Amino acid sequence: MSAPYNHKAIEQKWRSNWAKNPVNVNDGKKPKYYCLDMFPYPSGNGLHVGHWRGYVISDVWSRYKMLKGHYVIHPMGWDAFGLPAENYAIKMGTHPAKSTAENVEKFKEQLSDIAAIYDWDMEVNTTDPAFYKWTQWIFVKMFKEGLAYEKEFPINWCPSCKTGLANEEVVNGCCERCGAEVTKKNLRQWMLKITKYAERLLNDLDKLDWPEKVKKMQTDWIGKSYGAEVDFPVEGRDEKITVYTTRPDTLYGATFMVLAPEHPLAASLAVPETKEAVDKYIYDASMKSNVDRLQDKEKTGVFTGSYAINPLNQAKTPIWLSDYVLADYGTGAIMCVPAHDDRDFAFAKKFDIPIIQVIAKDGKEIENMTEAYTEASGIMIHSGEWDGMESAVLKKEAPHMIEKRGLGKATVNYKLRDWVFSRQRYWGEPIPIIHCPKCGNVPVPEEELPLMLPDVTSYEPTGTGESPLAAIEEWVNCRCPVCGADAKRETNTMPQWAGSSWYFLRYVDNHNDKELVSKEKADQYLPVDMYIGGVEHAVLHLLYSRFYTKFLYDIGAVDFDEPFHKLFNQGMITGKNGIKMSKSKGNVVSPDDLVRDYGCDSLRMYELFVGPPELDAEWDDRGIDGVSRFLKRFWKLALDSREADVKATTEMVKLRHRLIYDITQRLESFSLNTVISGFMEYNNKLMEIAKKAGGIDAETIETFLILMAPFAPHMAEELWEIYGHNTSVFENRWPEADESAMKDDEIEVPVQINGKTRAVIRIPADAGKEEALAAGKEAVADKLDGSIVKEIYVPKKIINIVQKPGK
RNA sequence: GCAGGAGUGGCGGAAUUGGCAGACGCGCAGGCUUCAGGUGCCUGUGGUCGCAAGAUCGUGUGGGUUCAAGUCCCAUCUCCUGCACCA
Repeated sequence: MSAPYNHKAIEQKWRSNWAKNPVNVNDGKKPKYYCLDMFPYPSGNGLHVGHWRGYVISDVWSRYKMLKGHYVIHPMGWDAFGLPAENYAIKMGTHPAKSTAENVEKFKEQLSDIAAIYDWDMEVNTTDPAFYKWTQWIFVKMFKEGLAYEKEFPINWCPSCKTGLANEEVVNGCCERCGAEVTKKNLRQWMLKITKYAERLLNDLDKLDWPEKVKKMQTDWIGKSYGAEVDFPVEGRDEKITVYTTRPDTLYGATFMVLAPEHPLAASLAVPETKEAVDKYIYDASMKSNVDRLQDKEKTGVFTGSYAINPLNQAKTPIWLSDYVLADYGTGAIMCVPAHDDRDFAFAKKFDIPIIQVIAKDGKEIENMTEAYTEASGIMIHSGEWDGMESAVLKKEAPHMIEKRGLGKATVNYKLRDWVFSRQRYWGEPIPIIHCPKCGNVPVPEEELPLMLPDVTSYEPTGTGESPLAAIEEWVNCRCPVCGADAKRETNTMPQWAGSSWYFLRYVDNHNDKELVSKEKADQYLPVDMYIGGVEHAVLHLLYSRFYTKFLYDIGAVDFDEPFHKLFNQGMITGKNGIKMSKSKGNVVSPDDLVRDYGCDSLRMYELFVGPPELDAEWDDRGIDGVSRFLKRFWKLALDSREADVKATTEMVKLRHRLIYDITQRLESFSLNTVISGFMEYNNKLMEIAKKAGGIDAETIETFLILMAPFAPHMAEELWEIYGHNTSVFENRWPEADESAMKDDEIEVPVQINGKTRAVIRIPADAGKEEALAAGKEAVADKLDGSIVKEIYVPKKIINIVQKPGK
């Protein structure tokens, strides 16, 4: 009788063995592989089974790479600054520094249950002054390069979080964090000129082995478009209005013009008769929240009373104001071609503005137009000298023609906006800038960094647009590092993204107080080969990190310009009916009980077995029994086989190599759920053989152990030891399948008649067509009627005999 | 509205990319072990007809290509995700 599998004792034993003798060591000869997890914000709620999934995937991948002969960099750290940490501290009535430290401890404890090969010597914490020194250093560098600048303008403001937000943090007009409706607030802000990198951020996506979905999201977010800026002189005035259009080919069809209510000329275009209505419209628009503005699909607008002159045909074009034109995109003014744009069409219909078709659809002019014809395909009509041209061609050429004639210029536009970088909150990196009345904005000298976040007792947000730091006079008042005059510190802090935009660079050199990361370490270990995490950061963290890396590349701090070579997004683990796990829903499943009852190895495997790693999966506790049973059966098979000590049969050897082949293939294609089912399948087959043979040969069992080691490391180590080895199972190399050993002499081939399987025959694997068909026909002889039309043999796959139907 | 993804047993899911649909697991049913519960082991498990052998239908829906379609093509419905007045 073999000893039952005692997960508790075995897992404890190996946990302490690994602590003494780590399995992932850098001997300086092995090639590196950097496998990174998105580091967590250490929340007070602890880990749930959803967190586990990503960490298990990355650990399995890391251990696999280890067995493939790599030194694996697999670090972990804490994204501990930011709103959630601060809000949590406020709720608990404690200081965020204290609650964060406690939460980190709690998280680390729970994380240890996963038994990942994290190298804790590399640990980083964004709130550690030795870390944020470099977060601030990057900001100073950006300031010196002119990429960080101050600006006052109406920004997105979350009234609940009491802070300004970046565009990326506003989702459907609501705060990404708390869901509150975002309003506008006029505030002095620090901005990062991410738009300067728009083109590179867009182009370099091609270099990345990332999910298409994420690339697409970033492409859309950057939102590049080609078009022209065209100048429309205002009638009777010495001013002109510049519009941006992607369809300069339709210029002859412009029957009106619309300005955003926030356009600088908007109010001044009113004439005495329209002044009241125009002012009211501008005022009303300024009062509308983002959400209202988004939801009101019904067009509103007001005629200013002024006209602009179409520079091409000198047509008098009425100027309107409407909030469907956005002030901060393009020039904040558009020419309107109702015949060829849906929105302009709706507006023209509502306000009874003429519609002029300038592109013939299917060679014809449309009578009684009911919707805009928006495709750039067809011959130009009513377009003066452009008549007869192909619209698609003209669309490309028109910007240059307009530029040549001095009527405007060809331009490129992006949806991407500069990054609103300051937050009016306490728990973040202080922005290292000093406001000097004489010298203006002066960065804190690099040798004085880090600029410490002052320790205070009261840090709650003021809600006024001022940071809580503004109230700390002894901190705010300082001297200008340039001229020595009395000066004041910047009191805003950085957003949570500041630290997470570069943390992955710091792991490999986390104690360096001279550089962000040394050249040697960077060359040796960076960049990241595989990055694993949820898809929710597609246009936030992942875009910001790329921007930061490119900047650091430009100033020579690193010599690569993309941080993450390969990206994998794991799906979310949800509760029943796909509902997101959350404390308030009460559907959070903690891994703690499962680890206690089933063991770490079982839970690791079940996390993968729940479904394809890239898809969301509903958690069902009961499923873990299947994995647990499998592990117990394998355990028993291994122990019984050890005792029986049987010689390998060709059948066992064949299965051994097929196992290697199948598992490796599935692993390489990241089909981790089928890797687990593969283990189960082969275990079932081996048990069947062992029933007859008394056991399985040692080499096959040991091969199984090595393959399973990344998934169930504790059991693999224990059995490896039981099999008489005094080294770790991870000192092995990943086995390779010998395809010649996998082959069958005889194969099973289904025989179909008219596509329906009527028999299955066994034939020699190397049987020729004649031989196979003869055997096939013999097997279904009683069902053949002599009217054979066609005979098909796909080698090793199938036989299909086609006969006339009806008999 | 636009873009992307997905629809397969009671459930999670598999299918070497055009070649026996439902691997693997959960659940369920019957049996063995047990004083009993649990565990463990064995058998069965898409629908319909049949004691059975077997037949027949079957991958959201409708059509098509093919000797052969979950897989390819056309149309259509539903769900999820992202973007959304970006001129």
